[in-house]
Amino acid sequence: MTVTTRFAPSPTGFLHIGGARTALFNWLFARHHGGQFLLRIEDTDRARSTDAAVAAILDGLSWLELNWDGEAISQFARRQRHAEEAHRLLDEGKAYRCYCSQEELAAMRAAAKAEGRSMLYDGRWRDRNPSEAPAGIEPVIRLKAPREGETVIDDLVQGIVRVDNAQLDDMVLLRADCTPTYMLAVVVDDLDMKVTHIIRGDDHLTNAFRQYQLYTALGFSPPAFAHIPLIHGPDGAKLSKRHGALGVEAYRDMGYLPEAVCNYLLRLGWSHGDEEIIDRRQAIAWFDLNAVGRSPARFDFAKLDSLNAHYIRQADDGRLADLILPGLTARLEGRLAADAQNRLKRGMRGLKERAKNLSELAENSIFYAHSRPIPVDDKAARNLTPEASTLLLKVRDHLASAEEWNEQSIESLIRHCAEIAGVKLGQIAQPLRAALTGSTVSPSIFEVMEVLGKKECLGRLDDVSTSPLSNAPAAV
RNA sequence: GUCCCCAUCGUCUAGUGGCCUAGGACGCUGGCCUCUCACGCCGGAAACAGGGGUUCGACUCCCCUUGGGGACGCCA
Repeated sequence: MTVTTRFAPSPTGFLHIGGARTALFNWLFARHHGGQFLLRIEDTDRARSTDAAVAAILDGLSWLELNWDGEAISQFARRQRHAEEAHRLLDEGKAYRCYCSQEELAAMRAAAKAEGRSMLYDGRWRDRNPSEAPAGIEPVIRLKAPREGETVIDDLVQGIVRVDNAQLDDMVLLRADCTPTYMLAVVVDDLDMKVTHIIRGDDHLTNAFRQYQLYTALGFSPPAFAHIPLIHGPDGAKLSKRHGALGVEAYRDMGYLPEAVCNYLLRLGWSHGDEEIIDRRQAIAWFDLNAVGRSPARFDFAKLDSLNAHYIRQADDGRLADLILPGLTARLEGRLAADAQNRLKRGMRGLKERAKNLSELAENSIFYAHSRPIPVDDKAARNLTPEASTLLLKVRDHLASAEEWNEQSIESLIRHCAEIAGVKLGQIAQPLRAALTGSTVSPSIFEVMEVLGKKECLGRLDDVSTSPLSNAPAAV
C-alpha cells in the first residue's frame, strides 16, 4: 500500500503559517515513504471561499516548494458523490432524516445549557416515524451513531485516545438543501482519494471520532490519524496576526527564504536529536511522525531570523543578487549604477554574512547599486575630517598608481599607506569606508574596493574631496 | 458547563527508570578575533509547574492539584 497524504485547506484566506507547517509535514511524510502528496481545496462553503484564496494557497505552497501530486481537487465539485453516500447510508438504515427546524435545535441547546446538560443533539428523530414530519420542513440526513460504548483512535502522534459514544451525537451528513457537510465530504473524499494517513492540526482531534464512526458506517476502516499540535503565539495563546499568523507570502515579503521557513517550521514540534540545521534532503530522510511532539509550540521570530541568516549565508550569490535587485531598482529610480547587478553578485560574499533577511541585505547593498555620487550619511560624514581628507588624498595617489587591483593587493597597499603616515589602519579604513560606501558599516573595505573597481573608487574619493562634506568641521 | 489534549532553561527542544552535576539551538551575556559591523571561536547565567504515590532508584511510570490549549454548528 503506497502512503498517501493530503493537505486540505479551505480557501477562505491565505495559506497561513500553521497551515504551511501542516502541509510540510504531509509532504515530508509522503516523500519519506515515496508516496503521494495530494491537495484538496475544501471549498464547500460557497459564501466564504474565493478564487483569490485558492490562488494564494497554491502560490504559498509553490514558494515553499511543496509540490503536490496530480491536480488539486475541488471538494465542491464532488458534492453529488458525497450526497450519494449519504443516501446509501439512509437506504442501509445507518442514517435517518431529521425534521428539526433551526429554531427547535436552538431551543433544545438553550434548554440543555440552562440545565447544565450536554448540548448535543438528542436524537429525537432517530426512531421517529417520518410520517410524523411537520409540513414545510426540509429534513437533513443524520448519521445513526452508536449510543453505547466508546470510540477509540490510535493516533500516530497523540497515542490512544478514547471517547464515550455518549459524547458524540448524530451528526448532520446532508443539509436541508442537499449539500454535504464537512464531515461527510472529508470522509468520502479521503476514501475516494485513498488517503492512508491524515496528518492535520489537533483542533481536528475531536472530529476524528465522528469521522471514525462515519468510516465504519460506510463499511471501511479509517486511515491512520496523526494530529499535530497547533502553533501558538509568544504569549501561549492562539497565534495572532501580530505574532506571526500571517500568510506565507508575508514571510516572503519580509525577506525570509523559503528553505529557512521550512527548516524553522520543521523544528517547531519535531526534532531529530540535537539537529538544528536540516536541509530538505535531510528532512525527507529523517522525517517521521513518532518524533512529533504533543505539546503546542510558540512561534519565535528570533529563531526564524537566525535560521534565515544561516540560509542567506549558504545561498548562491547570483540568486541573492537577483532577489534584491528589483527592490533596489525601484528604490533608486534613476540612480542605479550600470553594473549594479554584477557588483551585487561579486560583493555578495561579504554582504550576505551581515544580513538576517533580504530587506537588510538590500539595505546593506545599496552603496554598490547606487551610481555616483553616493549619499553619505551623517555618522559617516563625521569621519571625513580635514585631517582624514588629507590622508585620503595621499591614499588616492597610491591607489591611482596601483597596478594590481584585488583584495589582497589593496590591503597591503593601504596598510603601507598607514605605516608611512604613522597612523593605525582604522584611521584610514574608516574615512575610506565613509567615502566609498557612505556609511560607517560595511563589508571589509578591501573587498568593497575590489568589487567597486579602481575607477569607481577613485571617482568616489574625488566626489568626497570636492564636495562641501570634506570641509565639514570635525565632530567635537 | 461537558469532553479531549498538553506541561524540561525566556523560546524551540534532547531525554523513554540508573549514562543527568539535565544536553543542544535561538535569544541574553563576558571575552577572543578585528579596518567598521557581522561571521567565527572560547566562556557564563538560565529549566524538570506543585503535591502525593510506585521503586533500591524518578525528568522519565500512576494519581491529584494548578496552569495552558482545543472541541462541542445544517463552518471548515
